[in-house]
Amino acid sequence: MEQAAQQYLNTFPVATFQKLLLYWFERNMRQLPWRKDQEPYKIWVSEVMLQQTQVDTVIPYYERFMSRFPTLEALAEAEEEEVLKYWEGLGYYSRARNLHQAVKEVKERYGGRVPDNRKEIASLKGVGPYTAGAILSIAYGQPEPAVDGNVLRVISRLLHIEEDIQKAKTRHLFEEIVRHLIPKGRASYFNQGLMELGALVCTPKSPHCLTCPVQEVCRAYQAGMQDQLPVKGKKKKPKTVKIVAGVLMEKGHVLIRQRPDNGLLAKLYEFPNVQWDDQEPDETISRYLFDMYGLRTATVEQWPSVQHTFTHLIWEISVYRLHLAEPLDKLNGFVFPQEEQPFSAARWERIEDLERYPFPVSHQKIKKEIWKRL
DNA sequence: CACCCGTGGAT
DNA sequence: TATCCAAGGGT
Repeated sequence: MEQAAQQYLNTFPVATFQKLLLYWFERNMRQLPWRKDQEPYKIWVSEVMLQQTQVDTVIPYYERFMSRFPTLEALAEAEEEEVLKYWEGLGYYSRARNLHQAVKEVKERYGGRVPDNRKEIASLKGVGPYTAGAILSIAYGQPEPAVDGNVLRVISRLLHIEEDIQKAKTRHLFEEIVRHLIPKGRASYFNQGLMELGALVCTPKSPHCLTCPVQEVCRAYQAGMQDQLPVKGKKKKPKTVKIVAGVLMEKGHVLIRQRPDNGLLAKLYEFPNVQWDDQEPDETISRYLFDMYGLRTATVEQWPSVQHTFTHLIWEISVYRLHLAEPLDKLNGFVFPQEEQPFSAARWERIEDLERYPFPVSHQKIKKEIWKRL
């Protein structure tokens, strides 16, 4: 790997590239909320939020999150459910749970100080090779590579590398290359500059080569190959799953439940639902509620269906407003599932209090239908 | 290594 | 409309 990295850098004008990139970044860097200082906790939170998520999407979430959890200690002392509430809508919710767990570990094991070496910081939940490098270089100024999707694209064009950037081995190659590119004492700005260039200039489609600050040293541009790079495999199409959800409303209360601890949308709340296939959806949800919770229900009306697309999955959710066939005395308690079920107890919650719970976007859409009908 | 894990913006 | 894909990590 070391040899391969050297091969690509042989005859490459490293010093010129460093100078051009740093010069450009210092004059074109965006003013972002997490660039006001270099506090490791703030850099950490921003980097986790930015995983697979665009800057413009992150900014309002970051502001709200930092105003509620301004310090590492504040986050460590919070309840997980509240952390999830502040993450509601951002997606990839394991990021929030892992960050919360990791922050608690830093508080206990490291006295609240974020580790400044790759071994310890990379051992934290949710901190992989990229995030470790980002924190080490941006917060601590260490000459560590931080190779994200931008860097893979920029470097593949800059050095005309035709390796498939989706392969793990390629990421290792690029990390070695970046190690040799980092200017002494400038790791923070250099790494951020690489990413900023990828975000603003060296974009995935139709890169802005004519105004690119490193055009004169870019091998892809010299070869007219910028539109063919980076080389990347194709994605699979998401599969459609038919879901039926039941909105069980009685006397200002609605039945909700928490999803299992692991897997899709873990620990978020939802309206009772189940996959359907052969049977009619309204019959399916009615039978499911009886089998699962012993509740006898009747369909009141069908509400607008909800479609929600994940990266690898499409939910087509049929929604039914239901009534209890046998009214219950108290609606403030829990409804326990039959044994051997991954779900915790469902609960009757007051409609006004639904806002206290973190819902995935798919079920927020259903929640909005409830508001409309009050 | 392959697959899973969300959501919204851009083209 | 369809597809890509964005400051990735866990298993």
